[in-house]
Amino acid sequence: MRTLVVLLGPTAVGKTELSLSLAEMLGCPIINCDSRQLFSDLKIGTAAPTAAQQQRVQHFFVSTLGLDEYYSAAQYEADVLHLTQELFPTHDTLLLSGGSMMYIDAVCKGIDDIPTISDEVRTLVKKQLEENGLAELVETLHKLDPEYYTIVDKQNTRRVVHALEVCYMSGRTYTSFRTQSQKPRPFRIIKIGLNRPREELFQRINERVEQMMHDGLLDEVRRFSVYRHCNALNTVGYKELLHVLDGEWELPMAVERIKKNTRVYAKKQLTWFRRDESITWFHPDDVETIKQFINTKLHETNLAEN
RNA sequence: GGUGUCAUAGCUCAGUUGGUAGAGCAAAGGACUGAAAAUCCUUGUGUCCCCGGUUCGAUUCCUGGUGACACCA
Repeated sequence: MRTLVVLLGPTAVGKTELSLSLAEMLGCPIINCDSRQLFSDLKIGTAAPTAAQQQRVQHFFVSTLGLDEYYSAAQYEADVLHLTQELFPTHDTLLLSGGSMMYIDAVCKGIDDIPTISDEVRTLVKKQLEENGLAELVETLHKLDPEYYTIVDKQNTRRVVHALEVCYMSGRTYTSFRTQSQKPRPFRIIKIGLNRPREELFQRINERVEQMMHDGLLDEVRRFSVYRHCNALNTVGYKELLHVLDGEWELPMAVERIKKNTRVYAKKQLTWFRRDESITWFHPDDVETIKQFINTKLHETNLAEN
């Protein structure tokens, strides 16, 4: 039976390293599931797999996007499903590895089909926001989609704006697109969660940030600072150092902020993963246990099939 | 050894004219459907250094002790 093994966990927990040895065991390539490693120019700050690592195991969706390219979880879902169709005939098992929560869910559960927003509508709502403020947008949403109005986080500009965009774009309510149903997949999914004691994880994060600075992260940011307004650079490690380049922050303070924001991000990931009961958790050092677990699962599946 | 200042949250400190206390940082919890490393929400009980005294009541005032720092010998 075709199986997708999903390796997930908070940032800096040790996914990349383990994914290599799991891929070698399974004899399959790695499908990257890190929304920022997709951008080709963010090598240091996103801890992307190195050339050597990519030579060891073939990777998909690493360094495939330009900094100014538009991308989304829905697009990722489509791209990955397409890729699995191509790969499954020659691989019974595939490995998806990364920590982007929504991307993982997009692949495993699917995302509702919501219309893509045109530049015109985007600009229109943006203008309304600037001129009338968030409260006004919330009121408009109250009229256009009363159902979503009752549950939306009214202080979260992004949510309000997007719901309105969908209403304008489609002439329908945003709610009407939210089926919230799980899409069936033509393969089985095994989720492996990686975690460490908090202290251990935070120490690894702090050390990794120091290493990134040593490897020239500031230079990387400087090189691509012309793309500062792109979503790609609204990323931990980049947004803080842009303040340094602008002379607003001292470097040591920015480095501390990067560490802190990375810790916060790791916590956010764990909060998201915590409610997913289909994840089986391991310490990244328990490589043999993890391999055994996967093999047992694969074996069980095959038995059930016969 | 003497004199002075200080001792309050994990850290830096504020404060209580005597009615058991609050900021920043750090930290913790949560939300999440086409920008998601994004965006947004919530959370502060701590022997107020220790023993005793004054007081209805002491973290606050007083005696003594301990520790830190500064200055003088």
